Amino acid sequence: MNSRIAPTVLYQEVVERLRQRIYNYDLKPGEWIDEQALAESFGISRTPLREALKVLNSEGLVVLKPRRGCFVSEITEQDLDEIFPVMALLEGRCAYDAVRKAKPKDIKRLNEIHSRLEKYAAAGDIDRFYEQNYIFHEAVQKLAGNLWLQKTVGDLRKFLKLLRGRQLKLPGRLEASLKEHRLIMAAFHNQNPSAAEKIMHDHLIAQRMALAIYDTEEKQRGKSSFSGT
Amino acid sequence: MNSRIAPTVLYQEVVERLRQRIYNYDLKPGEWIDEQALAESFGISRTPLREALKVLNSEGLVVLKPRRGCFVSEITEQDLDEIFPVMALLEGRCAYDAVRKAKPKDIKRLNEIHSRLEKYAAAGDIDRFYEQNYIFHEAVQKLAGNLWLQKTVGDLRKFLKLLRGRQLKLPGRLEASLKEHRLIMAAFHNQNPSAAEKIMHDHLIAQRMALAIYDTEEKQRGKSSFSGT
DNA sequence: ATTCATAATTGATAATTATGAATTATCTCC
DNA sequence: GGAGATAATTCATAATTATCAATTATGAAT
Repeated sequence: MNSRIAPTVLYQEVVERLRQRIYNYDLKPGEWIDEQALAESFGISRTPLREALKVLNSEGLVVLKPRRGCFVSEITEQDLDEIFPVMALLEGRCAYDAVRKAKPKDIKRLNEIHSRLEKYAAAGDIDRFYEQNYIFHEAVQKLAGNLWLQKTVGDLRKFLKLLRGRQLKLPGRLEASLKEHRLIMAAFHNQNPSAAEKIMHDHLIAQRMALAIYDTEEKQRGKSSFSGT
Repeated sequence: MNSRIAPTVLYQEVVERLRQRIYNYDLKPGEWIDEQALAESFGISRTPLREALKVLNSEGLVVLKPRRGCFVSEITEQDLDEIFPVMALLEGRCAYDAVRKAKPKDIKRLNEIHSRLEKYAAAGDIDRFYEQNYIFHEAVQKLAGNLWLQKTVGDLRKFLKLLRGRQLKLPGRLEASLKEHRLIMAAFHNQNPSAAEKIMHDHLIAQRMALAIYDTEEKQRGKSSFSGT
C-alpha cells in the first residue's frame, strides 16, 4: 500500500495533512481539534496525532492549551502589523542577494514564472496567480542561497498562509502586485540589487496595506473575516 | 511534591531540561540520545520524552533520523555564515525600533544593564559578561515592541546558543564588544535610530568574524571545537 | 568479504489511570 | 423564589504501561 522510497514517519505525514486542512479552512481558525475523532478519521492512534500537533504548535498553526486541548490559530490584526515588516525586511534581503547571485539561466526561469503571472493576471485568475506568486517568491528566496534566511522566511510564511492570499481579492490589488513584480524583474535584468531590495520590501508592505483596506471594507459589509466567539 | 503555580505539562518541562543539557554540552553535539535511558533517568515514560524531542527538533536543537533515532545538532561553519547576517538584519531593526520607542525609564534600565557589562568586562568575567550581554540584547528586542520580530530573533538565538558565546573567548573581543555596546547606548541617548541600527548590525557581524578567527586559531592548535566523528 | 541470523531500537497501538477544567446541580442566604 | 456561591459530575487531555511490528545495527559463520 505504502510504496514510498524515502523513509517516512507517520507523524510527519499527519503534520502535512493537517497543515493542508488548516490552510483550506477545512479546520477553521479558533476551532477545537477533537483528537479522538481526528485520530479515528485518519485511522491512526492518538499518539502520532498528538506528536503532529506539537509540531504544528511550534509552527504557530495551532495553539495548545494544557488540559484544554488544541485549537486552530487565529491570525490577528496585530500579527499582520508585526509580521509584514519582518517579512519585508527578510524578503528584501532575499531579493538583494538573489539579484547579486542570479545567473542568466536563473533570470530566464524567473521570467518564465513571471510570464505566467502576467497570463493569470490578464485572465483574472486569482487562485493561479496566487500560486505562481508563491512560486516566484520561493524561487527568489532560493536564489539568495542562504538556507537559514530561507528557513526564517519560510517559517513566517507558514503562518501567513492562514490568509490564503486574501489581499489579492482587493479590487485593483492584483494589477498593482503585477506591476511590482515587473519592477522586480527589471531589477534582475539591470542587475541592481539595492533596487530589488527596496521594491521587494515595498511589495510586502503594499500587501499589508491592501489587507488592511480589504478587511475594513469587509467589516463595513458586516462580514467579519473570521468567526467571532 | 509538585508545587507549581503556572499550569505546566510534563513534555514542556522535559523540553526545558533537555535544552539546558544541550546548551551545557551535557549532551554533546552529534551525540545520540538514548530514549529509554533518558526517560529512565528523568523518571518518566517514553511518550512525553518523545513529544519533547519533536519540539526540540523543530527548534533545530536535535535532528530526528527516522528509524535511526535522535541526535544533538551540530552547528556548522555554513550555519554561522548564514545565520549571522540574518541576525544582524533583525537585531539591527530591533535596535532601530527600540531607539524610536524608548522612554527615559527604558534608557535608564538599559544603562543599568550596560553598567554591569562595564563592570564584568573590567573584571574579565566572561561568563557574567555573556549573561548580561544576553539580557541587554533581549531588553532591546523587547523595547522594539514587535512580538513576531522578537520571536524570529529568539528562534535563531535558540540555535546560536549552541555556541555559548564562544566568540567572547577571542582575546580582545570582549573589549571590542563593550565598545560597540557603548556606541549603541550613545545612539539611545542621542535618539538616533539609524545609527543604532547600523551599530547593532555591525556588532553582530563582528561577532561572526571573531568566531571565525577563534575557530581558525583553535584548529591550528589542533583542538577541533567539536568532537569529530 | 558476504550472507544470514540475532539483538536492539524506534515507531506505533491500545488499554488504563490520573488530572484538571467546565458544566451542571445543589444548597444557602437574602 | 431567585441570585450567587459551592459541590458533584462529566469529559477531554495528560501520562503510564505493555506490547508488537518494522527496521537497522551487530556479529558470527561460511
